[in-house]
Amino acid sequence: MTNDIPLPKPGSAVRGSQSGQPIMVLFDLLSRRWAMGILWNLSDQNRNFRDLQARCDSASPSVVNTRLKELRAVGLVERADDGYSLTGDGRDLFKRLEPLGDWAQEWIPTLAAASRDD
Amino acid sequence: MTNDIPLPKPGSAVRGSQSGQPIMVLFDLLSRRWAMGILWNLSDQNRNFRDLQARCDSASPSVVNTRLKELRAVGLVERADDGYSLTGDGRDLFKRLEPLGDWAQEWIPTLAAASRDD
DNA sequence: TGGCATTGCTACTAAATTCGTAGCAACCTA
DNA sequence: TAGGTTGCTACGAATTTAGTAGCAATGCCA
Repeated sequence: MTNDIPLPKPGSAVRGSQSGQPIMVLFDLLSRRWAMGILWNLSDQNRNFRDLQARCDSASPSVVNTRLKELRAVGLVERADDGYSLTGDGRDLFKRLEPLGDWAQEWIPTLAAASRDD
Repeated sequence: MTNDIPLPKPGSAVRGSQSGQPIMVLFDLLSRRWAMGILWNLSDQNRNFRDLQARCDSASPSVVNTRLKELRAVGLVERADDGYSLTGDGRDLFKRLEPLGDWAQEWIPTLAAASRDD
């Protein structure tokens, strides 16, 4: 075996789920800053670095770049002539992420209402 | 002012999506360390603090506690006689998260295979 | 009543990640 | 050839996480 790292952990360090449960490995990857935001923003069209950065709340270029490297390393994102794009797997994953968008739209209002009476 | 924070941001600081897009607010909250792992582990049954901690790769108690406070603050988790449990909203969110589990199970193997030939 | 184990959580330092900003090399484009 | 754009590296400061120790409260049992 040439490679037996705890999978994701592209950037190594602090993180790295030991449980071995696939979902935890995925959570580990997706919970890195802007990982989901990048996938989300690439879902409707390819985007170049600066565009992506702007759409991710002007995240610092180092984070965007690191995340792009990781997402490419695990085959969810790839380079395209016009910037970056989701791979087949990336689109597949996005489909499972998409429902969160609808839910968030219903949830945020209730959250806002609730936090008004603390 | 009693409360005008950019919603989630329960612990404030570094994070806090400005875009205002609900999905980004949700991603912001969920991408905090172990947030999704906690929701996931509470989905099948209530669990006490130490059990939860153990299931989250023995995450440090400070992180687990901080996350629990945040998740309770936004009404996704609540205390129960036998530990912590998901609220109605929490279960609702979990339903949208669940598909990721199936996807992860199919994806991890391909990831492992791909990383063998670096 | 006196251990003793379990549980929830606080404290604190070190390590890692993220932020924010500056800036450069490679490409257009006029 | 003088901008303007784009992709990305550098780097110090600010935050978050990790790891570990430990304490107060509660439950159980002899």
